[in-house]
Amino acid sequence: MSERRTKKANGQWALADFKVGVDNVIFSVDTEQNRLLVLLVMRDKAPFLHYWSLPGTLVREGESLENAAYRMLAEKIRAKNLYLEQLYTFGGPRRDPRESAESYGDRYLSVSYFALVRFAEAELVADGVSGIAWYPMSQLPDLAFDHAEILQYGYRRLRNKLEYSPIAFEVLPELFTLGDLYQLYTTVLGEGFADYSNFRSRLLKLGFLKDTGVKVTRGAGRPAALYRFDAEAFAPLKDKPLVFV
Amino acid sequence: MSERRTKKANGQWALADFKVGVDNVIFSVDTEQNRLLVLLVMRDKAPFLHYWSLPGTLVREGESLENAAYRMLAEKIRAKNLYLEQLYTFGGPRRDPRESAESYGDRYLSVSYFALVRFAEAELVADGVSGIAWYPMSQLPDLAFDHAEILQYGYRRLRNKLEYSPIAFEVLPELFTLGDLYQLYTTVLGEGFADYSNFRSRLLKLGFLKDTGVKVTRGAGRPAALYRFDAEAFAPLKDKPLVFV
DNA sequence: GCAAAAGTGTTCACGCTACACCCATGC
DNA sequence: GCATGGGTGTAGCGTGAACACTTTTGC
Repeated sequence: MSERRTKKANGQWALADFKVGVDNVIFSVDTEQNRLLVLLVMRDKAPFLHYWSLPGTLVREGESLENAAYRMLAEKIRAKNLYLEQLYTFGGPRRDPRESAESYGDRYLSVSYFALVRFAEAELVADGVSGIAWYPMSQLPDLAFDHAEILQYGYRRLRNKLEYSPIAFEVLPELFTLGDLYQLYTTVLGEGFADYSNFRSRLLKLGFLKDTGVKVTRGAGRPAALYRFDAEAFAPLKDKPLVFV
Repeated sequence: MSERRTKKANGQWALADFKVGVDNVIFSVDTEQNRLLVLLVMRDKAPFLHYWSLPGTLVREGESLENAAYRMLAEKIRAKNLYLEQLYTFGGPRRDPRESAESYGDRYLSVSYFALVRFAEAELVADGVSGIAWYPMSQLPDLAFDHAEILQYGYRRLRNKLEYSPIAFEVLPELFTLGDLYQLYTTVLGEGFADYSNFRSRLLKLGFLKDTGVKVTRGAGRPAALYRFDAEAFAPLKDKPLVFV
């Protein structure tokens, strides 16, 4: 692992100059088809021309990292509800081919963010030029840069957070059945946890799911009650160790 | 929250130019005195001259973020054992006074790292010029920049990780008594969990603490057995959901 | 002997798992 | 009626909390 380093004439080490990019891992869930989705955009310039990539942008003068992430989101989707948190910072040299190995020009550092949006409420902004699409996690294309790694990191975070945070309600529609909720957990986490009936009683006992009284029937079977996540009732449980499993 | 932004002549937004710093939150535990310690260094240049700060450095050409963190660690302490992970990236504008508000020169972004070292094995490198010291978390001085915030973030991470990761053994000496381990948990987490006897049996049942047979007596009381963390025995439990509590 | 710390064991209550069973709808 | 999914209940096992008790040392 020998890295070339330059020392300036005055004996100081040369500092790297950076451009900072923000790359967003934006998840959503299609409740109808029970698929976990990521938002990808088609690149319309080099490098990685015509590759799919995570939607990202470079940070502008006077702009905070988080604001850059929000700006990018607003450019791609018009969503009412939105959850955003910082994921990880990828900053090794040579992760972007624009850093020519010879010249030691600017390095490109990526601060990744993790976002959740509601599928039904998220309207993709077709800017005409480049492609933009929800991709199911089960059928991902090759991604530009190190975006595959970033995406895997985000996916891990999603699975972890599902177990102890109420982030499920950021991707579910406003009103949902307990079946929807259970499906979401199984599609993201796999089958390795409590059965529906136990899952159901655990969640209800926690007390932050409010039955709206409305019933909805989908195909065969008994109609299901629609629930709503009650943020006030959840508040006291914040940062208590919860288990949704 | 109105941020000034400049648009270049060609209609493109001006991108911010960054220097990237790495700031380390380095924890250790003094088992004798039962104190949680952070490593701080005294700044010897402006801005924040003579303020204590987290040890940090700017990333050099061709250097990865993680390597910058390791380099900085090596400059300050000579430690055998060492745990390091990325913490969070702080990058708002105006977090560093060197970014003059007028000129839109370089911005300073901080990628923070979280490190654990063993107190007894960590020899501080006195570089003579600036101060360097272990500070107990209970008596922190004012810190430079936004380092107080970074430190709090690291402290939260430490407490979280203690509950479900074997990081305690990164700060404890190689050989320790179950009393030492219990003390560590209480000094970091407070008193709100299982009593010694339950803690003890839970940890032993997990099976990765090996009794060395050696007894050690400290003051009054029955001599305690010295244990060692057995990494091989722990390996299968990796990424299983564990509770040390 | 007595205090202090290490180490063991027992009891009890609660929570999770697994499963059986009832309910309401479409066809 | 029967299949399908929603919803309720219960018996049993495991585990963690509380606490009593024993062991081995210093003084």
